[in-house]
Amino acid sequence: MKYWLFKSEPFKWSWEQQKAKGDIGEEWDGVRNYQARNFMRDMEIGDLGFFYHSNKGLEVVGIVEVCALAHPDSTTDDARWDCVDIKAVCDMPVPVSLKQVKANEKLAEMSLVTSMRLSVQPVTPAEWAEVCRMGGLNGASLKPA
DNA sequence: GCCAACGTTGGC
DNA sequence: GCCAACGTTGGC
Repeated sequence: MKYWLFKSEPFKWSWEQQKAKGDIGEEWDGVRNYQARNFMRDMEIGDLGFFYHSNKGLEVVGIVEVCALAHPDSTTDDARWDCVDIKAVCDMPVPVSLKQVKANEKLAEMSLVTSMRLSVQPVTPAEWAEVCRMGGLNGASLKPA
């Protein structure tokens, strides 16, 4: 089981829209970056991720789960681009802002801080636990702390 | 809306 | 295979 972070501009694809898809989930399409694509190819069913709103909001707003392995991105004919499907698991009880992440020494090495532009990022177990804690969530049980 | 960072493209 | 030009991302 691995942890990830998915970034989306809320006016393009928001957490509300993601949640509305329920357990069917939705393709995480539109990624045109090799690093981000490679991370998606590494993902397994059941991997968990943070759902982060970039541009507007700038905060982790929810938890998602990978529900389909990497497959061709339906929004392009270009065979280079694959994507996974993700489904919403639960809200972050208290959204965790980029500001808070940057202010936390334990998260200084987090990709969200060091690789700001990467749209799909790996998250370490320690980072997962810490961000969940900040958001009022138990990172292991995914129940409010 | 600005601009810095950075990935991609294409000419050589 | 280098590197300049260009486009995009995303925080501010």
